Amino acid sequence: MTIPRLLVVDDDADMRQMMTQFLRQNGFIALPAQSEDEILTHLENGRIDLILLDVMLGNENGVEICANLRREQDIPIILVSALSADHQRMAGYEVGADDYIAKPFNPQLLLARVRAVLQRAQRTPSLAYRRKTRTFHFGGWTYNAKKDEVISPDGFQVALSRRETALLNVLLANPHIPLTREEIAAALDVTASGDASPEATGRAIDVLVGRLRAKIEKTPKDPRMLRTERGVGYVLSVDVTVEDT
Amino acid sequence: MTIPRLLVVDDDADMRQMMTQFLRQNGFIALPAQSEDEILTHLENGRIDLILLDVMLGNENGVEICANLRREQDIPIILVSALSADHQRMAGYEVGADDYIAKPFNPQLLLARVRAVLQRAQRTPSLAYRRKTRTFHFGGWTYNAKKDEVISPDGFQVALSRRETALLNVLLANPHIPLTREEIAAALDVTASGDASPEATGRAIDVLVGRLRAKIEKTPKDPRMLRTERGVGYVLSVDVTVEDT
DNA sequence: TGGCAACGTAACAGCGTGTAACAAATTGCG
DNA sequence: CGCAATTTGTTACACGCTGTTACGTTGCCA
Repeated sequence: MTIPRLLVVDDDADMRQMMTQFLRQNGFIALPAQSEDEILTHLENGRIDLILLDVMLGNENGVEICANLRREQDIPIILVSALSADHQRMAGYEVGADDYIAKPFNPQLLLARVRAVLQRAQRTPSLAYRRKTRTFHFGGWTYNAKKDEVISPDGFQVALSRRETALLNVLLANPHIPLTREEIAAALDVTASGDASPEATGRAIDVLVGRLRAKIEKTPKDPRMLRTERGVGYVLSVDVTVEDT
Repeated sequence: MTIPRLLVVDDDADMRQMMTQFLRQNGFIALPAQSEDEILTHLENGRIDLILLDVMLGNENGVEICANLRREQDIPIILVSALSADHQRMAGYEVGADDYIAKPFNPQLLLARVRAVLQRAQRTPSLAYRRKTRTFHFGGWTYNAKKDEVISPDGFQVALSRRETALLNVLLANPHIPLTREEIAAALDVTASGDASPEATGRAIDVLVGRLRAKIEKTPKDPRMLRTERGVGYVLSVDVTVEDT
């Protein structure tokens, strides 16, 4: 994944500078902002992965801004506040903040929260099937079953081989159900010759899974969709929606 | 608890004397020190519950000393400094100080901070479950059940293995209740195949507990949360709160 | 205090998985 | 049909997790 782009929103210039500087030192891209307008401008001008939003913004109210943003888009938000009272915290969660951190905070804790929220945000996406176009949409990807090709979130196109396509179809037919290597192999060979010997010698399925992961997972090393069920087999762990439109 | 033993570290003799005297008048045992060597000597010679550490120690650097100490032991530290700038405070927290106080300080404020830190350090950690984020917070740690990972108070992240996660879940389901090795093993194998032989030969649970302790206890040698009940088994001794938010 | 049982844990071995590198099979195209 | 490019399967090695063993330490009781 590319470097996460964070938006640091605070009306106190010192705080803003300190936070952006600290986040940059730790490998993030941090952009400063101090009002709701500036937030919206940034959102229009480029990708933002996470917003760090101060609750007290002069005459504006961070909680309200948070609620507004949530109504529009689904960008993760961490609320930052000098008030650690519990009711404040609850109000934060209620408007849909992903986390809450009190000032003054431990910088390492901030980092941990930021990383946790970012990771949570990119986890298990849902799967949608559009009857109209006969396409699957999952994890930001679009899969055209007719043309055996896949289009990534940023529009990049990947061609799947025959075998990879077949595997993907088997998995798409059984979301959330762990399939053993034998089951997968059997399903794949339905089209092929009669019966495969029940004891497949090799690790063909493992390698095939690896190759499919390399193509459709953002982080193949830490797969979010095509997961391993140790001692069992593999699962496609996405939620399914069918758009009948 | 016995009388808390505090170590007052400052290179200015007046300051040192004033602080120790004041703390003694208020019921503490206060020991003076003025260098890193002296600190180490004191730590070897007897129990120290809290260190009040001046940031400016002539040619030594309090922040560095703090970081060093933290790497070795888990004694609470309050940094004292003439500089109140926020980034100083952040630097302090970054190296693991428990609190930060600026000179000149209100003596009553110092007392309050000292008491707060001491209490925080010795109190039985509590356990909270936040439905919203599906996370456990216990003993300063945050445990994300979904992702099998744990975030420590200072933001360090630890991944738990499958087995460790299972153990932690079993324990979290039975706080304050001592569980025998057999009970734990049984609970762990619910997911696994039919029945384990009732007499497990080995010490698998002991080793597993040890490994989990190494990850979630600040002082694995002297566990505060995952305790041994000699002759019985193990207990998770934390208080539970559920935030239903 | 000595002796013994319970406990902690380092070291090791077995297993399942990921994957790079190679070999075999298949496909596409002149 | 022949040949190159691509796809597919096989093998070998590395790595992380788990349970076992062995030995040192701790705590209890006579």
